Amino acid sequence: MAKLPKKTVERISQYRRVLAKYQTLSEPFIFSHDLASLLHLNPVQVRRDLMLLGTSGNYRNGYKVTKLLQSIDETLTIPKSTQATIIGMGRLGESLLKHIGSSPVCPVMINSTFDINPKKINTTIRGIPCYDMTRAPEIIKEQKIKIAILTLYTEDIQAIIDILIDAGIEGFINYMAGPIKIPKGIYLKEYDIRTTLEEMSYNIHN
Amino acid sequence: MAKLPKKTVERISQYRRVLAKYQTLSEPFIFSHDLASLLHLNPVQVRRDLMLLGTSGNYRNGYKVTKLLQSIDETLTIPKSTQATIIGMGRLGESLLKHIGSSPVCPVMINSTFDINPKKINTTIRGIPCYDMTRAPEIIKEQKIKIAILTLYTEDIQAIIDILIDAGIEGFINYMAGPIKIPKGIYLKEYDIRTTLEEMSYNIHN
DNA sequence: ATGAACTTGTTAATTGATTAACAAAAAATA
DNA sequence: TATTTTTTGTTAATCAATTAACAAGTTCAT
Ligand SMILES: NC(=O)c1ccc[n+]([C@@H]2O[C@H](COP(=O)([O-])OP(=O)(O)OC[C@H]3O[C@@H](n4cnc5c(N)ncnc54)[C@H](O)[C@@H]3O)[C@@H](O)[C@H]2O)c1
Ligand SMILES: NC(=O)c1ccc[n+]([C@@H]2O[C@H](COP(=O)([O-])OP(=O)(O)OC[C@H]3O[C@@H](n4cnc5c(N)ncnc54)[C@H](O)[C@@H]3O)[C@@H](O)[C@H]2O)c1
Repeated sequence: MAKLPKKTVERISQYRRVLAKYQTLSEPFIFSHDLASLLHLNPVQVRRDLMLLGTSGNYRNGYKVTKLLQSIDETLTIPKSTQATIIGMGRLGESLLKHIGSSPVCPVMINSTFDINPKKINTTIRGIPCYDMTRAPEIIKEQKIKIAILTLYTEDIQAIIDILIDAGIEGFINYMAGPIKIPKGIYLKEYDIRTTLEEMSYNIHN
Repeated sequence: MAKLPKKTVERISQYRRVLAKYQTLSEPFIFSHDLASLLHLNPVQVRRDLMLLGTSGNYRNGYKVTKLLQSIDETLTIPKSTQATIIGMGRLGESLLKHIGSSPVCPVMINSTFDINPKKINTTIRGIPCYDMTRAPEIIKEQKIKIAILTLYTEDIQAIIDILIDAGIEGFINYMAGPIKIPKGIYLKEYDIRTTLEEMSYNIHN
């Protein structure tokens, strides 16, 4: 299938989670406007996304939830689960791990985490072990891990990034404060709540 | 000044943090392409944003950092610090609080947090107290808090949201999993790392 | 059976964001 | 002094995302 627009992919991920919950209500069908209102979107946008997804609904009942979920699964889970890891199992890393683990279905799997703190190393959370950071290159190669979530606190992040890329990481989700350098071809998403706060503050006052 | 585009406001917030760091290197000037590369942006985009901001640079040296920072401050800090609070001081709430507190300058202030767990209530982090959740309406009104960051874990979020809006909250930053209902006129930003993970996974494989 | 009331699916129009293009300024160099 | 280099500032062009418009299918009520 043709490559989906960035924003459509983003929303499709949200549709899946909402639908998974909706399904437990044993509602077999959903209308575009219901799905839209659950996610504060425009119903037209929902229908357009689903059209791009290549799935279709029913003139009277809307979209069949199981069919929709299956369609999303096929699109987002290619060819099968992507492997990801968390670097830095402090408060944030631990919270993220539990949160991600709460997904009913997940196209991204986390089977290992890393830290340098001896108190964290060799512990497990939800059955997922925390390894010594020195073992990261070895384990990333072995398990073909592609995404690294950066939740550590350190001054010397650049050296770590280079090692991770060398081991096979193709994408970073960065929560650390400082700007980082990433070569072309490596994906990067940065998230900082301070930007969200300042943006909202601006909106409230303007 | 005319209302800035959403994306421009977002980037301006990032410029500020990068510039604040850059300033400590005692570099008095910065070129648009340097600022751009620190944030993985296009230099034209940076210049356009700064033009919209109403500030100007120098044909030979680029932009004066102190002047730029002042200009950003004037735009984002209107009329003065917005008050925000964190609801739920678990792992995530605590991590966010410390992270936000690490900002050198901040147009959004957090002076109180809330929880229902007696072990959290009446503790302080970085001098910021955690109050009993039952006191939220009173304190939100008193301190004119406008933004609530939702980092709690509960089944019954809707009732809490309604109480918070009633107390004067105008914007929510929601980290909780389930979909929430928000009346028109109230700002909402939802963030879920699972969407970022799935989006990145899709990009890596397509 | 006819029309009203819903819905989906799709194209067209609009709006918003990014990037290209280039004039103008300033300094460095030949 | 003329030319090259480098950078800002701005408009125009392009690209991406959203929304409007509406045909077409389905059921229900009359
Ligand atoms: N972007 C955001 O919105 C946001 C929000 C909260 C926190 N943060 C940032 O996330 C980071 C973590 O926050 P936290 O509250 O979990 O901090 P924390 O101190 O609780 O955890 C940091 C962890 O990183 C580990 N660590 C340090 N150096 C390491 C290394 N070289 N390799 C592997 N692990 C290493 C530490 O042992 C610790 O366990 C901080 O940089 C913080 O500023 C960002
Ligand atoms: N969106 C994301 O990317 C993301 C990432 C990590 C965690 N989360 C979510 O954030 C939430 C918190 O995660 P955590 O790891 O900090 O969990 P946690 O269990 O450590 O903390 C939850 C806190 O909320 C408090 N709480 C519960 N009910 C409350 C109420 N009615 N009022 C006030 N406080 C209340 C608890 O006492 C506890 O301190 C969870 O819902 C989790 O799924 C989201």
